[in-house]
Amino acid sequence: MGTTQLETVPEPKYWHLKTVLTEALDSEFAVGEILPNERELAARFGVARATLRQALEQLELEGRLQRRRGVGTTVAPPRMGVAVGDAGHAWPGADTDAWQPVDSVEAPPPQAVARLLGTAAGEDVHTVRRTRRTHAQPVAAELLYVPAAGVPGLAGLDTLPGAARARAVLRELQRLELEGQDRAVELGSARADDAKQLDRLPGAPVLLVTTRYFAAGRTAAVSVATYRADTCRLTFGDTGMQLLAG
Amino acid sequence: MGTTQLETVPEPKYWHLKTVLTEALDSEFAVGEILPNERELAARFGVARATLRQALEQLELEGRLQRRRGVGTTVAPPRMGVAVGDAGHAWPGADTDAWQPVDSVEAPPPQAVARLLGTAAGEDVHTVRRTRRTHAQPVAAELLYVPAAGVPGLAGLDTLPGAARARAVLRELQRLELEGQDRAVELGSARADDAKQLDRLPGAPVLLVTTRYFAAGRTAAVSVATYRADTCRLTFGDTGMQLLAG
DNA sequence: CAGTGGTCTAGACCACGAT
DNA sequence: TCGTGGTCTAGACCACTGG
Repeated sequence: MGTTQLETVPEPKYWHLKTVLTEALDSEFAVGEILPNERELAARFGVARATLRQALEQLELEGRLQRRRGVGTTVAPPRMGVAVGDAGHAWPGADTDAWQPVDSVEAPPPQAVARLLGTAAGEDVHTVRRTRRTHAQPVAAELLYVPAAGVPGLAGLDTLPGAARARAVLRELQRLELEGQDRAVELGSARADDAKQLDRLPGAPVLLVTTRYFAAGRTAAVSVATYRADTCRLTFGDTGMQLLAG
Repeated sequence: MGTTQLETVPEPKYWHLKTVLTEALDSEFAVGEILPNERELAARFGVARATLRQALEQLELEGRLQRRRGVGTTVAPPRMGVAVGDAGHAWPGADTDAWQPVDSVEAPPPQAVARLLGTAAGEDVHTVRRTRRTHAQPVAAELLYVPAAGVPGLAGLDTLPGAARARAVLRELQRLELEGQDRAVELGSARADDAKQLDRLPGAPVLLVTTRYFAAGRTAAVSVATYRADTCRLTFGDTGMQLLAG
């Protein structure tokens, strides 16, 4: 009867919509171009706005679209490759890296971090906040936790302004000999403070990179970096690989 | 007047809901326990079901919940640490790794992969499908692309059954001397076929790990592995780190 | 101010798993 | 067959951005 897929399960509308939109993006739209608004698109495809939004959400998750309240939906450029292991076994704060210290406080870390550091619950550690920008866009927000015990010469910094304190902590860190590090990457959603720094709404999908730095036979620091999942592709590599560059 | 947060923006309901549920999960529920169903929960919190679902979605994204149609919503165990760079510069298919070959075909790869391999568009490459399980759960599905030019002795395999072909390709690969590799990690959504292997719905959030293998001065193979983002934490490391183990 | 995306509602029906 | 989560609708109002 010429039918090919009759008995098969009905594909959800939003899924089919996503496919159609993907093809349209590939062929008919240029990077940065503004799509018609959601109500218009929904009407055009004959679906409810919520259904259309489900498709747009996925496309944004995949880095194909960028939506901004009050502005509109634009076609996103290909994801940026962001080197995560770039200097290979280097302390954070090296001259080569793209991080910028914001401020620093002394406070007890989250429970999970304390466990990694091996510090007692409630024990204060130096907490440095940094942000990372690439191509003038914020790509990551980081909290770097450094137990006071691991870095001498960090007492009496309380009087320094935040950014200066942050730089001081990083400077002290780099005095130690780095013995090794390891990393983990997982999916998360942006906390309110990180979201603000990343120029996204709270709850936006992010890639959480947790790094442990080893020195003097112990965990000298732990970093939790929050990367925008929509715009970033994290690269690890022996060589300076540029996956999908262009 | 004793008010602390009066002028601030009203927090979205689903966000507040997520916070409340997170605390409840931490204190009142055990791993594997079944939550009340969505209609019940929505009623209990006095919100529409869609709003409740928005909160549940985020919690599932963060790996705190697991939802299965026809069954219910359960409290998820902590994410599994899955070693991604574990054997450090080893070909895929080494005895130590947890991958299991499924089948193999000879076909043109996606455009993006062809670009990485440096093959002409439309040119056939060996495509090996593998899956990875940890603790009896499927955690990843992989497509490994190997240009015929890079691995001699792979002609005339067409008659072999799929799994045998897959093993043959892997065996040939390991004959070459591996000169290096690099990786990229990004967020994606599961294609229909991967979703089936991962026991998830299409569109489920996944971590896409793209690996290039270098040998004989060229890219000898490219692997695109699709990890379940809800249950996996990808680990990279010098040491056999077990972030947040337990 | 007008127009955008973000949130929320109160329903309905469907696909799936267990019984 | 029943109960679950998954999809979908047709509205409403809100928060933000820009002119």
